[in-house]
Amino acid sequence: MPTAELEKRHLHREDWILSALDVLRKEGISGVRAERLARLLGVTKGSFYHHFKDLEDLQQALLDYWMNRLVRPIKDAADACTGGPAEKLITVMDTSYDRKSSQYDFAMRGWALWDERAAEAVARMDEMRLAYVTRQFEEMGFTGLDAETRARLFVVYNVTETSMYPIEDREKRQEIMRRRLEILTRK
Amino acid sequence: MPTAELEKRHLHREDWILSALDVLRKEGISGVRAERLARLLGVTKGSFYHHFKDLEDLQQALLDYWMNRLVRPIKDAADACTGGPAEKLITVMDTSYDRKSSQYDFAMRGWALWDERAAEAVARMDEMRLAYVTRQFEEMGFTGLDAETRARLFVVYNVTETSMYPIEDREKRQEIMRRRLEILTRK
DNA sequence: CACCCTGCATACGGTGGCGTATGCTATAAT
DNA sequence: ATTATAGCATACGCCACCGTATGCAGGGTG
Repeated sequence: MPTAELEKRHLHREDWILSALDVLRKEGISGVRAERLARLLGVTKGSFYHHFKDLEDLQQALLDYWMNRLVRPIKDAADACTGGPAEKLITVMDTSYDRKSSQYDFAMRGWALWDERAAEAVARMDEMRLAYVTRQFEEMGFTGLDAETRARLFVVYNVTETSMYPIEDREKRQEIMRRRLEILTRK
Repeated sequence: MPTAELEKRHLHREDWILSALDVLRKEGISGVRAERLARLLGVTKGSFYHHFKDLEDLQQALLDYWMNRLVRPIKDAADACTGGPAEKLITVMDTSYDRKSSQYDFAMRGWALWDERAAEAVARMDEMRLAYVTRQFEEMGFTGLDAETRARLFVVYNVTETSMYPIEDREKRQEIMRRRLEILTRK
């Protein structure tokens, strides 16, 4: 087997999930179909139905992967940060952008428009993010509705940033990021 | 014809567009199909192809309607407002919410993930909104990147508000709205 | 070496949507 | 009254996709 290193011999569930996530990010959930993914992976759909019971099975796997492997790690990375609340929020902004987090978010929200399971997953992640960010603002001395309002502004921006206003220039992006936090933490 | 007042005798292009917009808002563009809309309107698709050349024809009509009848009027309403920049921004927030503006926005963005024409329409509206809001902040004394950053935060929130954090309680919503503007206009 | 299980191919019937062609009907115009 | 037109129905061929059934090759294990 001379090409053993070059060509992937076998696919596993995760290969399908990753491929599906990419399609989801670029085209929305309507592009995530069994035969479509099979074409992209260079196999036939017989393989798909070997790894997944049906489309719903894949979709649930997508939601789980998004929640546990894409959204939660952002919070975990912030928690692992040794600095104070401001540094944690900067970490959130940084990791969100790098992971194209908002592109997944938009696709998930579009999906959640008509799918109950997706809507619940999105709602859970939104709650988690809002609660976490609100806590950071509270630790900075803001209270009640004031902290919550600042947190909303912060979260909403991260969730939409890449999709709405993708800023190529890294310098300008960092500059805007710092100003953003500065504006939101002004007493 | 005794039921002349009760049952709609004939449909026109706009009836189809309005129905399509409703489906778009609730389910995304993937639900906007000829036969689907025909069922909703109680006719067959023969009617659809009488009013529209094809699906692309309807989609372009949707984009035009969204831009000219749903997005621009928000800016126009703000411009018609007699107050200063702050009052104009409050008007923007109010009308955005009432018109479920962000629900259309999310659907459009999901569509724009894979459709060039939708992407261009969304980009044009985003540019318009950002430029308009930035100008209001500039009139309030903010300059350059500072005004732009505040404008971004403002616009992003309005675009996602209804979909991400729909607040039923009108009192709390108004309260958050005022706080939001207050935070964003703090020197 | 025989066996089994994994990964995938092939083939099938069914559904739903697209766009076209054609025909019917009621109203409006002349 | 005749004709035209707007609005809609019906029927057709085509394609993409779903989910199932079944077969087959090859590496791993006994």
